[in-house]
Amino acid sequence: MSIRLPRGTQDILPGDVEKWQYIEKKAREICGKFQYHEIRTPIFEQTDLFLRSVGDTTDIVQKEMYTFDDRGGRSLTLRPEGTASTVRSFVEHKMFGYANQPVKLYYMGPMFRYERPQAGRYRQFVQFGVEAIGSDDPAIDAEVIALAMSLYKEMGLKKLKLIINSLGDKESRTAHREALINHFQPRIGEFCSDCQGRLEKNPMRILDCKQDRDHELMKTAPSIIDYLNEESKQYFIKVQTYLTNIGVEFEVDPNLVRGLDYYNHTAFEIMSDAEGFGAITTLCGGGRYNGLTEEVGGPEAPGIGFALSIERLIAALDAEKVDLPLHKGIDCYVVSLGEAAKDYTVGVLHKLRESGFSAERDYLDRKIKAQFKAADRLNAKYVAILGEDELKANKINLKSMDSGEQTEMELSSFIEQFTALYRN
RNA sequence: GCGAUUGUGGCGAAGUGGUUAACGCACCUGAUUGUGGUUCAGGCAUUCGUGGGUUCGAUUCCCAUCAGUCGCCCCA
Repeated sequence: MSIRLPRGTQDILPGDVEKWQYIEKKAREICGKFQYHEIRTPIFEQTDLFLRSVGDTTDIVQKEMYTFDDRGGRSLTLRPEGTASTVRSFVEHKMFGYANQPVKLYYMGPMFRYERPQAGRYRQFVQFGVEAIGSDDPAIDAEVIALAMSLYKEMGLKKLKLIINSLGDKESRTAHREALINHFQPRIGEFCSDCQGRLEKNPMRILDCKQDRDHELMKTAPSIIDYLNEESKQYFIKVQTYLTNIGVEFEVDPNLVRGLDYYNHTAFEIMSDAEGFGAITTLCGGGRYNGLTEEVGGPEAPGIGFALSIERLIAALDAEKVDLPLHKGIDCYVVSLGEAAKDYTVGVLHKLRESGFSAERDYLDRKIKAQFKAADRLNAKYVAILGEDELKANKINLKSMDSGEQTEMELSSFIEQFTALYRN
């Protein structure tokens, strides 16, 4: 059999790629308004970067990374996410010294995770992400969240749910973690094997286990909210206040946990409520990561960001049946009959294009009927027809495909006449 | 990583242990020797994901493998 694309990857073909281009353009526009600037980092990094930032106990690091040795024996990893690289670059290029703080960056590009593919889950997928590094003002948390919501809204999505939580600072987290372990430890045997494994590794995750959700200990489990120290609590309240001020609706879910180690304080997810979405409800995830720059070897610089998958955004658009305003159709299709006319129209076609119009012609020597069919399929606004008769008379016929009306024009001034007509 | 399910032309989709593998859409040709979106007629799979086995014979049965989908896990 012939070679097929690697598992969990996809080719994005003409017809679909326009959606991608539209989304990418919109994302850039919104970043412009919010004043985030693009950063492009390598697709692979030293493996250590992810071990230190994402966390070596996380699933991503333990079983999902594409890690390999290059010919020089260096351990490299295809990036599984974008924050680590961005923060690395921030530190490496000493952006903490930039005049404008916080440094506000965005990226868009492929990420790689070795996972079992499913709808909305790929081994290579494209993330658009935003990072604001250098401020721990809760207003920037609200800004980052608002940016994500703006993008979705601008796209035309309506069935969205924003969920936020606070993971607290280190002190709060440690206290909560201990409380959780103490709470579940005595009766952990009654929980599923996954939860038993989570107890030491990441007890917070037990809280969103679907299997054990009805266990009585779940209802009585200590909530992170109760373990936030005063500072964390005030911070979280501020974030909520700002979100409310700018009119972003949200829901607080004390069980929201994130899978990467570097998160603290604000954590959020945006989900789709649209039907037919199955297991992939999360469109976007993010949160605050104070302390990450130090982890990567830089000075203190608190940050917050999010990442969203374009694949899932498109899936959500499909689920809500949103029609993107993609301009389809071409301005003019050039039909020719006979060799002499064809020779001439090759030039006409090119002049149309040089004058700024999208234009196409037939290259298979098809009959006039077939050429019109092609014009129709391409959604041509106009068809220019040049046959032997017209050529002899120095004329060319222009037909409007909407009205069916046909007008005869001077061949020598066709482009000018077409332009004038088109502008009307 | 575990479990379930599916795999037939460009797409959607029937079907059977045995001479030519339905049908629909799309496409091509013609009716209409120079005008599209309608209609009618005709054409279009040496072949049923791949490899192996059972059999006189397999697209149909068995095994393996690959891939898609769904659930778990996890995440974007």
